[in-house]
Amino acid sequence: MKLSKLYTKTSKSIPSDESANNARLLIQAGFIHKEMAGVYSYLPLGKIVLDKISEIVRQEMNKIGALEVQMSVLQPRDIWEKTDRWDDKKVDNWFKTKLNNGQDLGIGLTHEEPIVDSLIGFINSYKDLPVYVYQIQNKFRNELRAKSGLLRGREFLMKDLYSFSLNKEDHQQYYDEVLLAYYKIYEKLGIGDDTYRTYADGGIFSSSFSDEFQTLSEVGEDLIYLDKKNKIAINKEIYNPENLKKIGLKESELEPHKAIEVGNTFSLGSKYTDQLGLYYTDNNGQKKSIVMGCYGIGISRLMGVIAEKFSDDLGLIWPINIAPAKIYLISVSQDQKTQAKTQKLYDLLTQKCIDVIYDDRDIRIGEKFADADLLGIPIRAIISSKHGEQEVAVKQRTEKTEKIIKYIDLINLVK
RNA sequence: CGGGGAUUGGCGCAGUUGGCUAGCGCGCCGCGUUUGGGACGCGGAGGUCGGAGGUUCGAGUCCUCUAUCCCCGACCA
Repeated sequence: MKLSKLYTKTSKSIPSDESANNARLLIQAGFIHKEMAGVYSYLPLGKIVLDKISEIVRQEMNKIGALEVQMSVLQPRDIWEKTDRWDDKKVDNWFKTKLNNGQDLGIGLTHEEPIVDSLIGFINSYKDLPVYVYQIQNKFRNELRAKSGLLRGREFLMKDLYSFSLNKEDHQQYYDEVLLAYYKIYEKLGIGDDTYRTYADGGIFSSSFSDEFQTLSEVGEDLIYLDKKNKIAINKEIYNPENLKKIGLKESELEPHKAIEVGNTFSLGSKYTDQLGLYYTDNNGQKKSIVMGCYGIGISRLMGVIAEKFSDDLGLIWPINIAPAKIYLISVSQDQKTQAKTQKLYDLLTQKCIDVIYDDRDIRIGEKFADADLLGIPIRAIISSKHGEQEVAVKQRTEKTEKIIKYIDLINLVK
């Protein structure tokens, strides 16, 4: 990408209507645009980051045999009445609207009901199971109070996976696979060291616990008690002696931390499948219940969490896997020879499929340095007439000093 | 939904006890000098002060209502 073609601009001042660090930085750097409280648009750079996070999640979902779908955002009322989740008294953060003929519609806040409903007709026999489906889609929740920038919005991008298994044992086996996939995802996103599996309330349909993945952060809404040695935590919501014993945590080993929920996994039993009439026939011809699980990851929230955690006084610091580009390329001088050399390196990197931002704007170098830092690009590469052929000055975003290296070493650095 | 704070050019802000053509910085446009850490000089454009109503000779400044944003709390599949 050439910066002269990018319409967004960075700002020297931070927005006054945001106090959350993630929103301030992302707006200042031109990644997102605030439409209203809790609702943000993703501008070119922000869209790239969002897509990269999505892609990491998508790959891990595909690896555990899940199939991607895209369900509708508009939802008919009747399927939600079957599970008694239409009434505002039962679920109070629905956005609802009507067709011109008066028919009620819901605007999707989660998709258990429609997913189950869509499987009716496809799942009849034990031979049809298991089924694992997921989607990455905007969710809409009418929160009483949006807050903390991308961390709690009314419209947000979420990955939701649903599993359908023959029985509890099969379900549990898949559930554990999902947990492993989640660990891998957070590792790839660069927050693996700070993200912990956390026991939480199992919800009304389960006697056991659910699992959350909580990333340590001072701006987190949740309080967790963390056993750092064993990398297990328990949410304050269910923190009591009985549960500690059940899980096998010792009070003396636990320390309280603020954290942000970046994922959750629920065992749903057969509540939804039964209520919506999704069953299978076993090999004895008997009608059986299907055991369901649901598993969420907030993609846009993750972007906020990462922006929040990885920054300094100069700006954002993206982990290399999700940075809008790996390299920020600058020509130090405006003379034709140096510019031609820079263009050649840009072409070379592009050929090698390395994401690179070429700051070809006709501005002073100081501004380019400042923007390279603010945008949080992991590697800054400078072409100067001082250096030899095939040589480039490279500095990592997290380091202070620059090194002169060969093109080939630059390529190896980001491969 | 309760409490607190805010709203003045694109962005960040100032605006005395009501008083003349509403200021400043950044950004933007033009000309020139600059060019390895957000340069500088000169000259420009751009706001009717969130909205509605009221008090007054006169309102950005006072009153009432209202909208929106932020924070704390409550809530949160």
